Amino acid sequence: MAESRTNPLPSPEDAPPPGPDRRPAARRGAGGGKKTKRTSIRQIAQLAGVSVATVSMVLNNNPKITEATRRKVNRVISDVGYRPNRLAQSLSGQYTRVLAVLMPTLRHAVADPYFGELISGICDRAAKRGHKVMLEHAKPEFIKQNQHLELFERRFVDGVFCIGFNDKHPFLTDIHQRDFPMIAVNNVFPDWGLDHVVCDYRSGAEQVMTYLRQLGHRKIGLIYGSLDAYTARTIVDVYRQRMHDAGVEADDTWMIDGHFTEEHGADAARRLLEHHPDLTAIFAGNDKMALGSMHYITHQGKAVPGDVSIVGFDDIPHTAFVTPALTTVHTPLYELGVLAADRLIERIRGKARKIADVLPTHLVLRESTSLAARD
Amino acid sequence: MAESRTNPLPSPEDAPPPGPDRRPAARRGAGGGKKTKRTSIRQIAQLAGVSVATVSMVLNNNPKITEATRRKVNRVISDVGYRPNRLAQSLSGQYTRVLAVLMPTLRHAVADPYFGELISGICDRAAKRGHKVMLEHAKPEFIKQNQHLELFERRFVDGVFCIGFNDKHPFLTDIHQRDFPMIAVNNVFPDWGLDHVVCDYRSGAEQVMTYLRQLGHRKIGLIYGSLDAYTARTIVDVYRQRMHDAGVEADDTWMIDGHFTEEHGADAARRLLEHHPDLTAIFAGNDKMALGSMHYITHQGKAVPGDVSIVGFDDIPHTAFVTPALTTVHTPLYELGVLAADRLIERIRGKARKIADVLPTHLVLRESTSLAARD
DNA sequence: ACATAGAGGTGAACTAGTTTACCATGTTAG
DNA sequence: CTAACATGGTAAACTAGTTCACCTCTATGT
Repeated sequence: MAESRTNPLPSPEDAPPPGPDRRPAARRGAGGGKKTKRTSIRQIAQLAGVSVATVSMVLNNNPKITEATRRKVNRVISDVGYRPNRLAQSLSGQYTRVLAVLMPTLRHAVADPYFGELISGICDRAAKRGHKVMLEHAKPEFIKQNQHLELFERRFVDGVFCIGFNDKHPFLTDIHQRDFPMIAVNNVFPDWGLDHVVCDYRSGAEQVMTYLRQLGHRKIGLIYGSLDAYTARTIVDVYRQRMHDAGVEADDTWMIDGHFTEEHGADAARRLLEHHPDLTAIFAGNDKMALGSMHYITHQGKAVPGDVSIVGFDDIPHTAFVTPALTTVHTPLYELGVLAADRLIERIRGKARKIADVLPTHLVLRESTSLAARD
Repeated sequence: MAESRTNPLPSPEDAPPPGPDRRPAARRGAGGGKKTKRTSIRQIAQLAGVSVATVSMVLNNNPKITEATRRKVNRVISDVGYRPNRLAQSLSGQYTRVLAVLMPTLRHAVADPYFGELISGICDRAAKRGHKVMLEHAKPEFIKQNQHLELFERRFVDGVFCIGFNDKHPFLTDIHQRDFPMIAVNNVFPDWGLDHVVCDYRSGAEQVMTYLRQLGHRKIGLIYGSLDAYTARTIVDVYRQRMHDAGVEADDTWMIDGHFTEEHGADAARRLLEHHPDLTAIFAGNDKMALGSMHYITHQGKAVPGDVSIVGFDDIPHTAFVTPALTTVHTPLYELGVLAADRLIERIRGKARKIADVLPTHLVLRESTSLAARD
């Protein structure tokens, strides 16, 4: 492909073919033929015998227009089936009514129920409030070409949701510094002061640790997701504190990074049990890692929860249908998406207050936890 | 909210507040203040000492422009950090370079790995080819208000991907009849003649049935997803044919609708075993139903695959991490999304040939299947 | 030497809306 | 009875690009 261009402006396929311009003959745009012309506001004005401005005001429910005129114009509009061109509306107006969901490059990210639930909530609420939602993967080249800024500068969108990012993604501050509407969903960036909505990870983690202690567990391993994300660190903090309270100083051999995936979760479980064969419980920072570790442990011939109890985090839909069903912390991801959409739209409308909302979480008891066999 | 309006045209929030127009004071649009004005092509033209037309041609890599002029203009463009307004480009141009993914209203649909994989592939390839992707849920009111047609008529998008629909969704023909670019992804509509790309369900089902027969299974139950979808019917066809070949006339007690969900899959397994306690294998039309039935069966105290073998369909990511890991048919959903994006973009560019591509599937052997205990 | 073709660039018209400044009326207050 | 004001509507300017018809050179062919 023609990737050898240096001018970063037009998208890869904007370049016309070499030689004289030979776009499709059926060109209907500027100056071209008048055959397949769409109906425009000027036609409606003419047919209704009013000015273009009047039609526009009818379209926008401007109270300046009399009921009689309004009816007359609406008559014509529905007769010819006219629909205002959204591009023109956005061009002259202040808003595009399009929002973007920006997410990391993790291949198949949308396929992850975690992201999926968030996006579901975002889309549903945005649609209800008359907004469209675009999906963007923040691949390295996407950032390098400043496409995250172009989203605003070229007027693609009015605002962005950021999901799945952490402290290793400083480009988020580019957007924030330019004061473009942005909201971090289920991530917190205390150093950068980004607006955010988030689930209560602290409380969720506290509930897990309290519950495991109640079941008599003292030797609890932790599989965390990442130390670059504030929410993930929160879980580590709570874990370490509670282990300390229980008289166990949890060093690095008790806490292993599982990178949020099943594969690494399984591997983390292996390493955990290598160091601590007498472990009676594992707390994983998300469900996928919990499922991965459960898979490893049962394949080692150990019983869950008979030998090792396992607790996850997130409560993604299918955790109820594995065997044993997973005990986990329910995070209201769909509702969080809904809330994020509401907040971002408010922000775009100019309400400038700082956004930092927290949604409660709760422990869901299922089959993967039981009393500690012994201490 | 102001839901009492009868004019269906503007979206719910387009109505200005009652009383005289009082939009935000910082209005920067038409006729308003000139303070925060974005740089436009006219400024660039003036700074570079050329005409607006020339700048436009530089932007579009039109070969009519000399290298010298091109450099001069690009100089100015990068000096002032100019980015062409995409709305204006799309308005006067022929394309918006935006595509929509239309999917059914199933709450949390994006959270389903099946849809997620397809969307992942679509987004990645579309982005690579310079297109943006929007998500749309085809809720009943969405269709009733003809928003699926507005997508084109109001120039939101150049084309749509349809995923997860079936014969009960006749509105798809609205789009097709108007000749708007559309492609059905992993669904086939022989009666309506829609363009489509699809995985090879027939071959996948054949492989499953052959394999189960090789293991000695004769009493095989089927949990299908829906009889309204052609691909799902294909599985039923193959199943019935192969059962017939094996000497079993599979009536309705052998085939139960599992509605593509874990819950109904579990229930279907229950009913299947009620009618046929000596069943040795279950073939499910997707992985979620397979997982649901596996959950039910193990909770009944039966062993998988010891007592009952289970086979799924789709190979969604986490099927490898349940216990026992699921034997299933791999459908290349991500790759199908990629292909769909390529085909839809070609179609938009005017290549009018009929699209009906099939991607191969293959059986993935894991732990949920074994030799039939007895016949 | 002169017509012609082509290259490179330009002004104006076009895409389709929104908003403002202004202009007739009609109504009310003094 | 007239000045002041409110109402309803309009023309034109504005959003920011693309493209076409045309113009001016220069190079070439005869």
